[in-house]
Amino acid sequence: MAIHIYNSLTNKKEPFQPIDPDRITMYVCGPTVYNYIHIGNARPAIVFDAVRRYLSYRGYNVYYVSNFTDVDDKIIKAAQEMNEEVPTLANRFIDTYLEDIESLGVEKADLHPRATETVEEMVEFIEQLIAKGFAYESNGDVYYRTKKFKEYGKLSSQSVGDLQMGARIEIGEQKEDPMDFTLWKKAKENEIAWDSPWGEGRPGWHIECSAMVKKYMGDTIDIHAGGQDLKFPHHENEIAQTEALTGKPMAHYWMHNGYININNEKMSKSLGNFVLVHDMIQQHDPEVIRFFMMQAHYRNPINFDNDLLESARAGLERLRSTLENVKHRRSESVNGGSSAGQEAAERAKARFLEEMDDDFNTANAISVLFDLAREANKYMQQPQTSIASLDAIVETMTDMGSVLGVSLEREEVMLDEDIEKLLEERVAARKNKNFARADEIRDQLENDGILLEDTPQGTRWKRK
RNA sequence: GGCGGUAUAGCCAAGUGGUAAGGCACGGGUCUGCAAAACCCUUAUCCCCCGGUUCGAAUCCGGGUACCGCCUCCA
Repeated sequence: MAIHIYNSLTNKKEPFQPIDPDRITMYVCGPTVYNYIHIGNARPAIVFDAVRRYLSYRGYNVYYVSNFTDVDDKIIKAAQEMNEEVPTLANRFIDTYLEDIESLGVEKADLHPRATETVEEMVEFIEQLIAKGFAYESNGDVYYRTKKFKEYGKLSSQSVGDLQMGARIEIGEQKEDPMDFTLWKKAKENEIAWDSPWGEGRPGWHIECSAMVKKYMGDTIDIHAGGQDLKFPHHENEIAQTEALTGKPMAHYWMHNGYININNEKMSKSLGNFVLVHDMIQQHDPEVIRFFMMQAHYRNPINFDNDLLESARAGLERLRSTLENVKHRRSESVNGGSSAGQEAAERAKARFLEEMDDDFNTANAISVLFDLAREANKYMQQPQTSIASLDAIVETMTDMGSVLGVSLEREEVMLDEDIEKLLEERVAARKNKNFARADEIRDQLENDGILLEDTPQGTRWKRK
């Protein structure tokens, strides 16, 4: 089966047909950098990172671009409040953004263009829109003439007439129509600004993505992705700008991830009910956070709370523990022998591909991982295990984990000498059937956060 | 008001026509010196409600209810 992607433009799952099979172009709308990101902001970074990893795993060469909006009203406001220059503030939060998503297992994009590096292209873009009659200057501002673009609203399946009810004209704006949106914004005094044919000013939010995609990726790209809340107006406006200019579709597939809720309400900066990634990773293993997200389908909303994370942690722990046991068992295994483990691994891999091909169903992909873990554990109850089978299981589990961006390896932790000694003492005590002492040591180690497991292959330990 | 989404076990969550995945938690059992881990069994005669189509529906159609989101900055 070919990869199928749910396309927000058509509201259907469609077979994925790349423009150039040797180079997939994928653009994900990045953050406006004026603050630390919250976990909701991290969701698109994570889920589309998984999409990217899967496409690569399937043999595609993916050119992945994600922008930074490093100038806009919110940044200017934040910079004023903190008595900082706009670029200084933006740079600072670009750095923290990159750190935060890296900790969540997100690989860097091939390119992270910044709006302020693309102003020249934006100005040209706007000039051409004016020349084509899709934009007009008004008192130093430039607006997009929404009514002129006949397909306006096709992404969010809204008609211009319906949208009009909610549209507003801000004080000081002189739009022909309330639905028109800003392409170029005249600078106020002492504001960061660039020269343009319409005087000093700065670009509107929507034009940057259109200009950057065109500059770095071309007129039409394969996949354009972002959060659900960008569908309207942001992506709708991008389509209007780009397609009015080029006459070609901006992207073949539009993907939108669902929200993260807190107590069933959308997490957002304006509601104030957000959890910063920066804070969250102090309390939770970032891999657990990612694993938790991967257990839901990317288009569905997910609720966030500590109990749910704890449940995800327990599940991930089970997978890690299985993998570690399989590896450990290798030293006591034989060449040849039963290939049951190998067969289980092959079946799992086939199912994994099937699930991921179906619009990146990571929730089902993880269930495959759990099924394989069960089969692996069962297999290991056999008195004799084959090296080839164990290796196949390890490789398959590790690969599937890395496509999801979740490492199933347990961190290597060194034990200090005292603990080593206690372990040795306990082995001796058990040999001599001095179980009282053995249990005493076990309890003591548990207090130090070390859990012991006595297996037929010897005593094992792990961190709590 | 317009547009869109969601409703599946105690909790989380897949599943779009063929008779309910997976995880967490709970209970019983096996294994163990005892544990832990693991495995086995059990846990939704049923998928928000009411009609309809069909040999057959959680899945399709009609109607209703509830919750959420977008229509204004927002991942």
